[in-house]
Amino acid sequence: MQTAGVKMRVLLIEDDNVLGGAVADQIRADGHGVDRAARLADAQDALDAQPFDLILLDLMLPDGRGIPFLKALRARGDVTPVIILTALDQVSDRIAGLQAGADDYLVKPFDLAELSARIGAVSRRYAGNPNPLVELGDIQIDLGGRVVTQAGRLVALTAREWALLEAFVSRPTQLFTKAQLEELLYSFDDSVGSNTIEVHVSHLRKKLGKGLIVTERGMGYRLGQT
Amino acid sequence: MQTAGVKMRVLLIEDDNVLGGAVADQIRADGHGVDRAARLADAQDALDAQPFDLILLDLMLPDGRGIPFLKALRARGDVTPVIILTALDQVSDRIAGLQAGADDYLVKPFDLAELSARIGAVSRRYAGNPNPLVELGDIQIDLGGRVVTQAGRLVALTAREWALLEAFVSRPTQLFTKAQLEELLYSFDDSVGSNTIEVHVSHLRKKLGKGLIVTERGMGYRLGQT
DNA sequence: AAATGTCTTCAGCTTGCCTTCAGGTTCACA
DNA sequence: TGTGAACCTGAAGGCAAGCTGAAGACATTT
Repeated sequence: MQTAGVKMRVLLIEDDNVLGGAVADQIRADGHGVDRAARLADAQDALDAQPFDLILLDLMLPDGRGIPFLKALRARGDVTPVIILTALDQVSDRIAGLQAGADDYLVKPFDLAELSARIGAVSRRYAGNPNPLVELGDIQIDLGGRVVTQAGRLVALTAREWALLEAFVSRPTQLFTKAQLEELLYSFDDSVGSNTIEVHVSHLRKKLGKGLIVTERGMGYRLGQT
Repeated sequence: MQTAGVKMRVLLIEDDNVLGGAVADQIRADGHGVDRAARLADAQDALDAQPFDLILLDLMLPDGRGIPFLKALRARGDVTPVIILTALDQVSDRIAGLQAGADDYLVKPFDLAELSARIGAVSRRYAGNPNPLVELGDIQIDLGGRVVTQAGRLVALTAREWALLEAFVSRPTQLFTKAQLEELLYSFDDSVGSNTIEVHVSHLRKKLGKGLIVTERGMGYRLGQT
């Protein structure tokens, strides 16, 4: 059924030469391009040098574990799809990976055909999603790069403010209750009292204009129309 | 990083009552809504009746296997994310599922925490996809996002108005007595006098048109046809 | 250790939604 | 067609929800 079949640039982060070679061959056979990195430092260099469409990340590497790497990647605002490769067949590790922002995982030893299927799924899923740059009136928001400019001037946002703005912008019409926003800012179990959300909304409005976020009394907030 | 928490409507297609119940409970505990179907025919009915944000599909069902069902779904252009549940721990089956258009799979027996993580991943991944809309004449209602538009124009509803509209729309044929509606707006024991419901219905009609809600004298209200 | 900057809490103020009430209108049935 | 009951709807006060300035807690940097 599915047409699929977009050529992608894949970054393979894997230190085992035998496995890595086999995987790289398979990906090339599927018609994609591959770069290999054996260490996280190399991987970082590769990512700095050029963007990739997919990252295959081994969790056990000589210079550090993969999950912090992934977390840092996501914290930087990078949304490149990541598939984790792991020998750890433990539920908790896989969950940690997914929660750190991975899109999928494969437990070693995995079948090469399965790898192809997974890559194909990611390719289909992300087909036609270029780098998002949102404009709202005179405000420009680069979701990938985490940059906000207003009338050409760069506006500095704090972490919380950014998280809020990102939520609103990525679902431009949706209404968010305060509870939803709290859940979003505070990775669960950090129960937060008081009116934090209100305060951050207030700050955002101060920086980017009153109209940016509309409050609907008794329900929540939503992105303003412009 | 982000643990986004958007409430989703999940369709669980699973004929095992024990497993199904546990899964449904877990999903509800995560703050999502669940509908269950034990057979593919029921599942089809549910899908025809209302859109879902995620489908959990057991591959072994009394009235047919899941993969053809999934293929048919995709052939119809439905892009609702699907996670396959399967007892078949065979690579070929998982690949077949992914190639039929599934987004992920879980092999039974699976950990409920892992289920949550997977659902969370899907929720995150698809954040930004528009929610399915209910249409009534020229009115569009996004139940998940709490958005109402009429002829493309966004209509602002207050909390009470939205609660009413939501009730009517989610049960399009049912007749609601005023007592039922009061109970629905005022989490019990907040006994309310007077004609509050009438007033809010009036406001709704003013905003969205006379025909939206039909009153059946002496009985209650119901959603208008169209 | 001081400085800087962010996040949270608190408190007083502002705002607008909800309810109530009252008078008008419609409907069912005689 | 007349009558009563049910329903509609405009207006207004009260009160809870939301806004925002300020200050303390905490982490990070110089």
